[in-house]
Amino acid sequence: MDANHILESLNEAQQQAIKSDAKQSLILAGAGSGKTRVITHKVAWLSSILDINPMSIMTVTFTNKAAREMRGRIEGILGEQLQTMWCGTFHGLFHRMLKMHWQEAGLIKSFAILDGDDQLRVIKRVMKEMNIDLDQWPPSQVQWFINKQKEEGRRKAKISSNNSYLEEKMAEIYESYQAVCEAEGLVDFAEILLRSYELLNNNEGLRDHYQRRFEYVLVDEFQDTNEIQYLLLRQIVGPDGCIMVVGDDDQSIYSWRGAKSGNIKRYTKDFPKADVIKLEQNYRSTKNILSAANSVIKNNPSRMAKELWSNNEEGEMVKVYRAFNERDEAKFIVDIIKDWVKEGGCLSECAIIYRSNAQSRSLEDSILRAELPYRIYGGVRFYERAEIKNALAYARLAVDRNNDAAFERVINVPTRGIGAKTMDNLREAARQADSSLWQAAEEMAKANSSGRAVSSFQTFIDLINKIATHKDTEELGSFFTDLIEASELKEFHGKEPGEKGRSRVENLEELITATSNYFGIGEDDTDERTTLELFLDQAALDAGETQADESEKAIQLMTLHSSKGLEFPLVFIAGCEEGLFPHQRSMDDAGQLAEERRLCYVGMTRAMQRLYMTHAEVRSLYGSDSFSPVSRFIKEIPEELKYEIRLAAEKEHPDQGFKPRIVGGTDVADTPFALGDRVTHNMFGEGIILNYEGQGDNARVEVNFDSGGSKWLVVSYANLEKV
DNA sequence: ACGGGTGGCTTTTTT
DNA sequence: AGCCACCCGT
Repeated sequence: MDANHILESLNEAQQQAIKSDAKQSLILAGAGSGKTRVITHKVAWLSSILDINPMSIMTVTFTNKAAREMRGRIEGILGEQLQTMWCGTFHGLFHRMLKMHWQEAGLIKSFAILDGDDQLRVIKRVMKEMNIDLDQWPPSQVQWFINKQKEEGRRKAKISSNNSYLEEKMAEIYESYQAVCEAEGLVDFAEILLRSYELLNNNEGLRDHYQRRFEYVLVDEFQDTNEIQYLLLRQIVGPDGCIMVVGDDDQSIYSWRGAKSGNIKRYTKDFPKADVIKLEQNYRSTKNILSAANSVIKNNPSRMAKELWSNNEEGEMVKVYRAFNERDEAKFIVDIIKDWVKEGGCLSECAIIYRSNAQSRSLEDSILRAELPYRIYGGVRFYERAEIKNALAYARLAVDRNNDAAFERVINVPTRGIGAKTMDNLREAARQADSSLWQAAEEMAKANSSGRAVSSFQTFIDLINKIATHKDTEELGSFFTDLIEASELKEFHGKEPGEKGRSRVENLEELITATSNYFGIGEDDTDERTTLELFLDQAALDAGETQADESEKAIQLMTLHSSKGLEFPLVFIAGCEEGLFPHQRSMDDAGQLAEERRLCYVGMTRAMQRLYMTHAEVRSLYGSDSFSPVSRFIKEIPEELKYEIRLAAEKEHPDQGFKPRIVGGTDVADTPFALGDRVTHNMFGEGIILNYEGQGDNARVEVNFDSGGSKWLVVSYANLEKV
């Protein structure tokens, strides 16, 4: 492949980024400026022009979805399969490294990965053993603390000496938790990275090896890296290695979970010779949408200078709708979407984006009423579902009887008459014997041959042994069919009440389908894992999608956070009210407020053609009504870039009745009426048009009648007459 | 072991 | 208003 072929579809700045022979570069890439293209084309350049083997290139992303997409696009450009290329998430890549160097890393060969849920269970268990009051020390907070420490690269010993009592206690739990993980071969997500860092840090030979091995490292979404990820990158690259990072400080929305967008500035300090290239041309949105987004984000202090521009058409103004309440807001959105479809648009081109998940309910109600299909991003993903995790725990036990986390999970699922008491005894026995729960259960079953608990343990042991007979098969589908059958999980979950039970059974069936189609591919030829082991590791690192059917034509609902990286022709940002967005809990801290503003910037820049921002005067929240003023972010958009759809009815306060302030003159499309017109109705009498929706035969107007109260009327039925 | 009642909480989420 | 976790009674 020649250079022109790689460069031809790229703009000047993008080409510069790719041709740059600087060892290190920083690409500041605004929303929709083609950053993924820069990475994929850079890989093509390195491989085709500079003759670097793709196996010597590492590309790092944050999500599995992004990693898959990246790999696919690189394969597309290079025209070859790159299954063993180091293209993945931080966790995926470094898990791979730990698997290869488990000994040097001080792990057992079959170490198990704990996801957040598993981790919390272990923490609770540890705390109970330490006799710590779970009410006084919420386990979720402890979990947060532990992960924070690990993400900052701290082992217990490094926690500073002048700690508060709270921190002392937390540190104590951290230490015990870690001891349990070491003993049981458990590795949580943060541990994957910390352990890898320590592995490279303590092992000069290995460090040298990998620094030579990876001739070039490329990092996507660099503004989302946390401390340990940054340190890890520095280890793998070395002081003078080749690395290109791509990021956008304006899209940093994960600082609350440890991401440090400051790593961008830090990078330019650590690599003073780095090329800095800005990608400011946006290919996604209209000029008006971009200007509006720019006018919001420019209110943030200390940004890296960067302003998006576009060659796209001017486009429509940002539309602002002031709704009465959340139901009105939802109805408005659905009506606009119906119009969009009527004009030939597709449902999947429409996205409704909101700040918090609770907002989806009223939107769903409205969409359901309109009988339109929709899809919600987020929520519990496939491999995180309880029934799936139960099935996987059986499989994990089949692979490794000493996996205590899996043992704890399913020893009494389905119910086997093994209660808390019995488990306490078992744990104590295991601790005494310094053995796993499995071994302790075996001992117990062997020693006293009578008693209910004992026979229950024996039943369980026999069950796992039976399941395990096929653990080396490559036919995972039939393995899981047998497993689900033998464990009676379907019967157990099926009797959960209502819809829930049915969907759990469906998910278990879906698991069989998913595993039937699974062909494990080892990382390389030294990979000795069985198909089942590969699958279990993958399931731990990639929880999958929320729903199986991804491609359906449906309205897309999601939070602002999960909208990052996506784009839609028609976007609604709902709930633009002070207290909701920006969120109450972020309003009195300048730093947090700036993050909310970035969130707004991210949301606005998702829109390609049309952007609506809606807010409600009244919203029922936590069971009571709240009245919130319009979001400051809407106010930050200059008048000439926005268009208030409901200029007409301006209420001072909902309790004080209507005080219409008519701006007037706006025509109700394809009808004889305009806002502010006085009209008569043969039943309600005379009134004034406050507001309208739709157009022509579908137009509805809101009329505030002199007789009191206002009504929404369909123009083509109401027989209104101008006064 | 299970189910019903109660009290407390309520931003965002990946790996 | 809902959801979840926990507690207590059966």
